[in-house]
Amino acid sequence: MRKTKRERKKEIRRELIIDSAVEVIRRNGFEQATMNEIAREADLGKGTLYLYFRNKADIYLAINERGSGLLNQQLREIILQNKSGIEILDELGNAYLRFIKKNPVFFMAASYYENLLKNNILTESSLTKECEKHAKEAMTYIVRSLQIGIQDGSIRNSHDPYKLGLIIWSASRGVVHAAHQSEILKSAEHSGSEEMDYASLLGIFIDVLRSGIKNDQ
Amino acid sequence: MRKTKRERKKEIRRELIIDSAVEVIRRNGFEQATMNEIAREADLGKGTLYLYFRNKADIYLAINERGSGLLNQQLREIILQNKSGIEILDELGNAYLRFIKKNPVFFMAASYYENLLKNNILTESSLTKECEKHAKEAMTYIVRSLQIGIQDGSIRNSHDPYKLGLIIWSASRGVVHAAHQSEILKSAEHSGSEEMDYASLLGIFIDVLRSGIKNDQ
DNA sequence: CCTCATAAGTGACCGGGAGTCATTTTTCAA
DNA sequence: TTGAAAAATGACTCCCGGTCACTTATGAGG
Repeated sequence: MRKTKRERKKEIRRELIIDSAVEVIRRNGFEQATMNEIAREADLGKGTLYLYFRNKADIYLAINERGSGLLNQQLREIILQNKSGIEILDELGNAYLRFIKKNPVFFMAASYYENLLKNNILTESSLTKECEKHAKEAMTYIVRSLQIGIQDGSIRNSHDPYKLGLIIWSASRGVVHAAHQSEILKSAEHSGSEEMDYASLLGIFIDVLRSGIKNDQ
Repeated sequence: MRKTKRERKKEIRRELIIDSAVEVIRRNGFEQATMNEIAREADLGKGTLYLYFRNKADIYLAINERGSGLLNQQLREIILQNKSGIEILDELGNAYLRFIKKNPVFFMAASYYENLLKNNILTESSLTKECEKHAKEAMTYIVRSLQIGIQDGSIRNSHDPYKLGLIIWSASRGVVHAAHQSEILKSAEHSGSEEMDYASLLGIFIDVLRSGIKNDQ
């Protein structure tokens, strides 16, 4: 009994640190966040952070883990709806977009994770495994929607759903990145000349994708 | 006369520093590169680097500028060929892929630049302007190929070419990112079960894109 | 209610990297 | 040849991530 109480307290402290890190990043930006300030925000000594996380990277990974968990929750609901494959795919895309827009810090943490992955500088741990699991889960939902679409005839059966899923996932990420950027640029120079917002851009992309994979006869 | 000589020497030194930085990154990885080691590689004192660049970020930006310049050179040649719009688009994609594969350091520097852009932490300078110019130039080639395609009837005229260009550009980047990653993972665990290489993935993407935008009647 | 072993917490300290600047070395026009 | 300006330098500062010897809190057993 005592033991579980201890562990619950530990878990709460851990979450507190993650909360504080998110807050500091939100306030100062991702690159400007320091361990000292995260500790101060959490009302803890710097050394204490290292009782809960191996290093700074692990805190960021933990943020990503939390974020991707929340995102997957959203996606999970969509996949259960009784709709055609292509409609589900559409909604998945929009849910992703909404999530990113609402949680920029999670977006940054995800980019950070992807970057570590790309540069192959991630020490295996339960955290990295969890992050990988979540990423794969998200992929699963896309692949599932494609399979449903092939089944119900709304998506043409000309490519391996797994590969196609990976492509759609990564391409969407690219577009959302760009949309995010151009959103920033636009707000910076407030040139209302051309509407180049998130929704517009991703909307066109989904449109192209639709005609690219839909079954038309 | 004297003056131009000085300036030429300066220009050569500058290029030397960029060369050295590329070499150090290639050897040690992007994150592990230090100003000290770049200086040593260039046979210069550390302080000297700061006569040619304001800071480390500017060196990375200069690498990106060089890289995007080289890439644009490739793209420029393609756009001049007398082919259908959709064929040109296809070749642009493949040229990009080849370039990335051949010049991973330029790819890293480009990612770095994009990241700074995304996080809005770039101090305006001639360098950032040059980077932006190059990025826009690449975009131009894609847009041009789309316009040619709409003209010659190989691409359907249902979207604004500029928006569509931005989407294709960013989506391609996303796919290449992912392909790059999965390439790394594959080589790490050499599981030859599924071919998930660059060419395969981007090939499917281009295929989907083709059917998504091609004019079929 | 005390005792003390162990867990939790801490911040001074360390190594190392980015960026600075007082000083030295090089260049070249007069 | 010379000396003023330009170029080069590396010891130094500052700051950050991470460590560790020490302090404080906890709670089971007497």
